[in-house]
Amino acid sequence: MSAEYTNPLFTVDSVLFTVKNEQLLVLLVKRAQAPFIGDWGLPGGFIDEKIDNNTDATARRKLQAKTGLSPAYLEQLQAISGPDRDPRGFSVTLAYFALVAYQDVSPQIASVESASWIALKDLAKLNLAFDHLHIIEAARQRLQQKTLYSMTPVFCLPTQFTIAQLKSVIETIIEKPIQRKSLMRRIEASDIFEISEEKIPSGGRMAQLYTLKPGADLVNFERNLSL
Amino acid sequence: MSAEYTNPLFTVDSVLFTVKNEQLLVLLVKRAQAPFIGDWGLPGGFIDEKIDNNTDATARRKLQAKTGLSPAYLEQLQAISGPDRDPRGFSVTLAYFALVAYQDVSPQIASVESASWIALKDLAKLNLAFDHLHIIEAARQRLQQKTLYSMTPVFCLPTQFTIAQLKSVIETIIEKPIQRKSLMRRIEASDIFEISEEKIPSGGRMAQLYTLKPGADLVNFERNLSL
DNA sequence: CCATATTAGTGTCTCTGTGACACTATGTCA
DNA sequence: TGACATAGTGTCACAGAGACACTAATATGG
Repeated sequence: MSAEYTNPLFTVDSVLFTVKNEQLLVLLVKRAQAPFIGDWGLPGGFIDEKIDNNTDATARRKLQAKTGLSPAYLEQLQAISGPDRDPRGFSVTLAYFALVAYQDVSPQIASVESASWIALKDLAKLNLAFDHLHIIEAARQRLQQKTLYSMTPVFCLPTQFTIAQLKSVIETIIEKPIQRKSLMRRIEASDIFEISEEKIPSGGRMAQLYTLKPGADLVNFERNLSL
Repeated sequence: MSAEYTNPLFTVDSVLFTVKNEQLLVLLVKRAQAPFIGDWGLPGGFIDEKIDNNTDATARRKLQAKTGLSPAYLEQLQAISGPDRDPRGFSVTLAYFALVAYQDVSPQIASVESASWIALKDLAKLNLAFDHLHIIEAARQRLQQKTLYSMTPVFCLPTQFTIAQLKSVIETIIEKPIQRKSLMRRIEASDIFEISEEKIPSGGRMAQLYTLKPGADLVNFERNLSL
């Protein structure tokens, strides 16, 4: 084997989800550069070796540029590669999947023309760059799976939240109603939540606010919620 | 932003596992080129854009070169990146995790000096190139997790196998005994196995041989085996 | 001030699948 | 033929999800 090799074009793209009004939203940006100028695409770009210590940092930096802050949750999804997915040549995209609370980033998003929350059900109407539609679908499936066996969806909520809010977010993600009781059992069993001092009005009895325990890691439950 | 960007060194490496004599083994190769000449490392290398249609093909090609065949199971594990992991500069490695039956590849391995099966418990004694030890550990954890909720370990067995063999492989991977009964229930429920014509002697009653149904996909169970 | 509606939270039964383990079945070997 | 070994089954206990009725607390309207 020779020392020569072809190094593919390498980019990092993120699928940033949030939930708002029982709708799963994804952050898209209007592309200002070729290829696919004018189309919607995932926020992302090239590694900046001077700034980024690794690809996670690249994903965070690119998301921060669009939303004003680092996402509450970020994990690697998948690398997608091929000779034809980018007209400039063989390319590899490392896709990330991330979550934020809508409230945390909405002002920044609203102030920027180039970025926008799009409901997942409206994606079909848009022209998406590259295979980004496919990547979003893969991210959504991963999010759904994780929701069945973990509390990942809390990262779509502000630091203080009620059980009803969490239930609603979960139901939006898996597109199925769940039992309030099952959720409470899991909250209890996971031991990663704290009962806040406050309660907030809800139309009926006051709702207890919860927060994530500082430094607590997500737990995986041994059983899935049923789909 | 300028059109300039730094494109990192990009490689594909695979963690190929098998199980033999109640031991989890990983395929390592002795590095013939810099960096880390003479150390053990994961089989892998650069994409060949003329041959490889994507990174999966790169992983398969590199594994075939060492084992003589494409692995029975292959999935993306994780990309690892950083400025210091490769002395040549900022690099990204896309790690794959793969499984084969020991019998299927052992003749080829035995005939090659540069590749060898190493028991996981013996890894600490070796000098491993790059952060390959860390990657192997991540792959092992993924394999363990998957074993708790799927039949992934069948890919460490030849096409025909007994329940006792599958049980042994699973126990080796998760390092805990499981109930024969639980395994049989899962085999039944998954509906991806076929009862073969044959039985083989086992020291006692003859053991039924099973095969994977052709074209059957792995199923994920809703509950984990308990660790 | 009380009745009613509304949402929060609990009690408890059913259901399903794992863990445990004894029991039956069928092979080998002395 | 009987002891032993491994294959495979029957069945009970246990844990956690689903279902759903019940209690608790707050708002609103007469």
